[in-house]
Amino acid sequence: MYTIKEVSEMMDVSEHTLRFWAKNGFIPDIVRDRNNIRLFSEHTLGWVKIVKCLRNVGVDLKSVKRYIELCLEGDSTIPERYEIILDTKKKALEQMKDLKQQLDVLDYKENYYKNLIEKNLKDKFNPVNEQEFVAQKA
Amino acid sequence: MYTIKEVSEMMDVSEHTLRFWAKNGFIPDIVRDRNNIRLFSEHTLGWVKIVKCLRNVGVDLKSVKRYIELCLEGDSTIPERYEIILDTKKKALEQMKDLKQQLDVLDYKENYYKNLIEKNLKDKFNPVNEQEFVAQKA
DNA sequence: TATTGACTGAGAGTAACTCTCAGGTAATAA
DNA sequence: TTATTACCTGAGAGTTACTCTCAGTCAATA
Repeated sequence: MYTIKEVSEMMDVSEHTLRFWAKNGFIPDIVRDRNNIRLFSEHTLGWVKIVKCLRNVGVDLKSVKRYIELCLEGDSTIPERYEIILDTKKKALEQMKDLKQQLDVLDYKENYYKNLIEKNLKDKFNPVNEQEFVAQKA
Repeated sequence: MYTIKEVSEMMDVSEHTLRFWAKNGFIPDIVRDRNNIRLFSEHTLGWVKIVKCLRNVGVDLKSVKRYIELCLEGDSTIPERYEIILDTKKKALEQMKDLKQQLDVLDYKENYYKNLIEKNLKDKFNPVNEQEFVAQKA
């Protein structure tokens, strides 16, 4: 059994967020000790993991709640849960594509600046080249 | 020259967001026509592109502003801008890694549910197997 | 002339945290 | 035994970056 602090460190989710999720029903089955302190079991960590996963790929809390509730409802909801996972995976793959595009933009900028910096250095060591070092704004 | 609507469609950024960015200095050099309507040039689109890129990889607006202001300040800020781009790229690569991990979680769930569903179908067609179809909650 | 459609700024609303506060308990230190 | 430290609690205010609503302007089409 883990304290909220341990879970926070293990899962890289802030204690505030864990309490927020717990309070709002995103992490079922949390037991408390005699001092009313939350104790997270391995099973509970499974809930944290899936909530974190869904949130990280941009699923909103309302939809996360829906998924959690389906899980609690029992086996009859397995096909619907399966569909949700497939949908979420699709969205995650789109995000991956988007992220790759943004990385291309960043790569372009990196090279653009790198060339300017190298050119500037060369001009300093080779003053025979009288071209001015003029770069565009961005 | 493009209207805000055209830019919104081309760049996949809402008109509201474009106005918000423009109003707060994230998109310099927007000119207006005699009716005070914003006109985006190709050059202006470059600003939109980099702001979108930085935001998409999670750079907060304050830091985006810093970058834009460095661009406007002139060539002397090129080394600092280069560093910002490198930092941002690093963050983007971390996000990529994270996204891949979440995709692993989703793949695991997908398989878990798929097996349960297939097993259930098989049991229906092959009632000699009397094992109950019992799945875990999540 | 009227109505359609895009545009404007100001400002309220939203999601999902994120942080602050005031206070409780339990264990260790003096 | 007191006090300090460290962690816990719920309630609720604050934050970011949009996102949406509103009331109103303007130009072109019916």
